[in-house]
Parts: sequence; C-alpha cells; structure tokens
Amino acid sequence: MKPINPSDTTSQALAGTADRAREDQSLHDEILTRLRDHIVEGNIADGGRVPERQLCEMLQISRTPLREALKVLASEGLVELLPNRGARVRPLSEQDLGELFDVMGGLEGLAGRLACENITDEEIAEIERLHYEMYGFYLHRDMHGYFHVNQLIHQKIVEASRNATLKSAYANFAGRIRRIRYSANFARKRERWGEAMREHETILEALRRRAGNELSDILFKHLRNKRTAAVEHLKAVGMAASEPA
Amino acid sequence: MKPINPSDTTSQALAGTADRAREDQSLHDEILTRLRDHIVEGNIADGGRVPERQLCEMLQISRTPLREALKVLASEGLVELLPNRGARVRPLSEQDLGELFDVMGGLEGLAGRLACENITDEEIAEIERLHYEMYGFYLHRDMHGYFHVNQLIHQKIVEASRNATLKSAYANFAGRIRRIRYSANFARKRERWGEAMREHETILEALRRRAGNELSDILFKHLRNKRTAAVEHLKAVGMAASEPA
DNA sequence: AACCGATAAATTGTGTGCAATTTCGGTCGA
DNA sequence: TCGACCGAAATTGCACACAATTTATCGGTT
Repeated sequence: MKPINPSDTTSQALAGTADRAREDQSLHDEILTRLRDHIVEGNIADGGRVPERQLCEMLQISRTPLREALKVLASEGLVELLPNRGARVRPLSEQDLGELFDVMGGLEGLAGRLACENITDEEIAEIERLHYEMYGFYLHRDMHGYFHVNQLIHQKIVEASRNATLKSAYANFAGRIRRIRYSANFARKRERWGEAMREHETILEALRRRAGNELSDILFKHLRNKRTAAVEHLKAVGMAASEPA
Repeated sequence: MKPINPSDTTSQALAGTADRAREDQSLHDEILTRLRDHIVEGNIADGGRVPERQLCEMLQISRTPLREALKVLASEGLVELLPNRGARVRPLSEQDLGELFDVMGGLEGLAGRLACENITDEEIAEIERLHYEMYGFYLHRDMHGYFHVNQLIHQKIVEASRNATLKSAYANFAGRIRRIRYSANFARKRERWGEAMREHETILEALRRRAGNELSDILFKHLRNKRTAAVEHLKAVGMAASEPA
C-alpha cells in the first residue's frame, strides 16, 4: 500500500544493523526513523514520560509497531524502558556525555587509522577542499557553516575507512550526542575555536602522510578536547531535567 | 506468573542499552537474552530461516514479545529482517568478519587508552596475575584455558576504562564475533600462538607504564593479527552457508 | 518433459482486547 | 494538618484475530 521509497529512509542514523539489511526493509523503519528523529531533535524533554497512546495518534499507527520501535530505541540507548511504567527519554548525565565523547573519540581514531590504509588521493583532495572551506567559515566567524563542514569532514574520514560496521556504530553514537547538541547551543565555545582549527590542520597533515597511528591519537585528543568543552557547557547551561527522580 | 530473577539475566551481552537501564526491567529481557544466546551459540545456521511460530513454542511465549526481541536483535546486527519474509540469521561474510575485528580493535585500543588513565595498581596486579596464569596455560598447551583467561584479561582492561558505554558496545560486538568462534574451532592457530603471547607481554608492559597511546596502538595491532588469523581460518574451513542466495 | 500461471496454504504485519500492574484521588485516622 | 490506606482510572504487557503478502502446489500449455 505505502511502499515508502527505501532510499528515502537511508538517513545516516541507523542502529547496529548493517546497511545491507535495511535496503529492502522499510515499511516500519519509517516509524523507527521518525521516532528517533523526534527524540533526537529534543521534542520530548529529558526523562519525560512518553505515553504510548499519545505517540500512536501522533504517528497514526497502532501500539504494536510503536512498541517494537521503542524496544529498538531502548537498545540503541535513546530511551529507557521501565517495567510496567513505560518509556522515558534517557537522560544524559554529565558522565554519560563524557563517556559518549570518549567512545566517539575512539571510533574516530579508528576511522582515521583505517582511512590511512584505504583513502584515495581524490578523497584526500576532497577533504582538503572541505578543510579550506571550513577555514573560510572560521575567518568569517560563521559558526553554523563551520560546524556543518566540520561534520562533513569527520563523515568523510569515516567513509574513507571502508568499514560499514564502523560507520553504523559511529552513526548510532553520533545520534545520541546530537540530542544534546540541539538543546545545548554551543555558546561560548569561541575561545576553543582557534584551537580546534589548529587541530584540524594537524589532522589533515597526518592524513596526507597517511600516518595511521598519529592520526588516531590526534583524533582521539581532538574529541577529548571537544568533550571537556561540551561537558563544561552542559554543566554551566542546562542541567535542567537531568535527574528524573 | 513467572517473575524470573532479575539478577539472572545480568549476563554480559547487552545491546547499546546502558547497564543502569536494565537493572529493573527484566521480564522480557529474559527472552531477548535467550534468543540471543540461542543464535550466538549457533543453533540456527547461517542465513537460516527462523519461523516465528517455531520459536514461539520453543520459548513458550506469544508472537508479540518474540517479534519485539527480533527487532532488537536486528538492530544489534545479529539477524536480518526481510520485509514480509521474516528473520534470517545474518550471515557473516569474510568482509563482515574483518570489519568486526577492526572495530573490536578500535574499541580495545580505546579501552586500553582510557584504562591507562584510570586503572589502579590493584587492577594491574590482577591483570598480571591473569597474565602469568595464561602463560601457564600456554606452556601446557592448554588452549581452552588459554582462551578463557585471555578473554578475562581483555575484559578487565575494558572494565578499567571506567566507561559503561564502551563496555556495552564492546559486549555487543564481542557477541557478534563469538557466533563465529563457536562454529570455527580455531584450529591451526597454534603457529600464531607464540606471537600472540609475546604481544600480550608488550600489552602488559605498556599498561604498567600507563602509556595510553602505545597501548592503544598495540591493542589494535594485536586484534589486527587476530583478524588475519580468523579470516584465513574462515576462508579455509567453513564458507558453508555464507551466501544465502 | 519442462515451463508458466492460478489457486491454496502458510507466514508475516498490524490492530484490538483482556489481564496485571501502576498511579491517582479520596477518605479515614492520628 | 499530615500521613496512610483503599478504590478507581489509566497504562502497560501479552495473547489473539484478521488482512496482506509471500511461498508452495497443482493443472495446463507449448
């Protein structure tokens, strides 16, 4: 009836499931993606109760497929499923956020290491292009553009790793963090901006030399710095609704 | 009716869900764990069709909770869900296996790096103890004991990282690989045995010095070597039922 | 004899209903 | 006035039922 174009649901945020698996299946992945986006975009408030009924009429479906989707989101770590008490948006504590960033650092480091083994000259050239574009945004103090291209670069590195499993895991964790990104509008991050820009130069340099070990270290430390900035920001700004009790 | 002791289900193999989340919920995590083990232990054969009905009577439950569990296992990457055609055990291609090992390498490297920041002297002493125990098994050519202690050591490093998120992800991927381990009875791996033992000595040495960067590299390369061994083994022994078509 | 189409059986996807547990409101007692 | 206990409403967990799609079987045709 509603065979929803499979390529439409080919967004970046997928679970642990591999790319191959979801090419064909898409009938209810639709609602999974919608629910995930709905939560990631912060429409439900940390720790907020999520009555099934309400979501059912919002998504125009029955409870059965919704519950299946909730179970999956729980396994992805986005929501908590309390027995007989329904689903809550999993509140990200300060510690959770720190852990998440470290894992992202490990995955990006791995991506960089593998990329050095597999990346083509063309891909490096493309990343260089993006790098300079990002530098332009930096000079013009265009934060929005900067962050966009920034994500693109990291994405390119992950793709250059030629590892679909890694790509999946990366997308999963990135999604969890993105939820914070939405509420926390990276405010006075400006002081770290120059530092980040310099780090990106060393990243590009190591990538050019295809120095896997170095790049791995650099990327991890890069995200470690992002982590401190983000955690401090969260501590300062929004600890709102961090504890459900 | 059957309130199944919660602490019983506290096995190591959990999804992306955090530890905290599953302490209380356990009524149907039971069936999730059972299904996962059933598949991981290789009782269903690669790419084999998994009729819901059959599993229902096997687990003594209705289709609804079973399907929920299947969705979760799909998101973990253990099974494939084909639209209107049910669930199949996801066949691990040679490439999948290689990717999986590399991701494990990245995660272990990360674990080692973080462990160097957080590990206590007591924990190092414990790992040293295990190391020598393992060495004993090596000398006695006791492969079973060796592998057991080996896994224990890697587990300890992961725990020393003090990162529950990492621990979850690690458990997830380890589970996927374990499925192969069961069918592929690491046969003529003996030639690599000595090499692996030497690598473990450098691991311990780097851990003692708390040299994060080094340990990270060593652990990745350690798993890279494991990877080549495993892939070659798979290529030689069992490509049975690797392609569903 | 092999291939193709049509019907029948089986299997999956989804909606609904009922039992069980939780949560809320109110009343009683101190 | 505050706390606890009890009952009702709401919500969740599971089983079942029906619609839709796929798979298998059978008959016909080239």
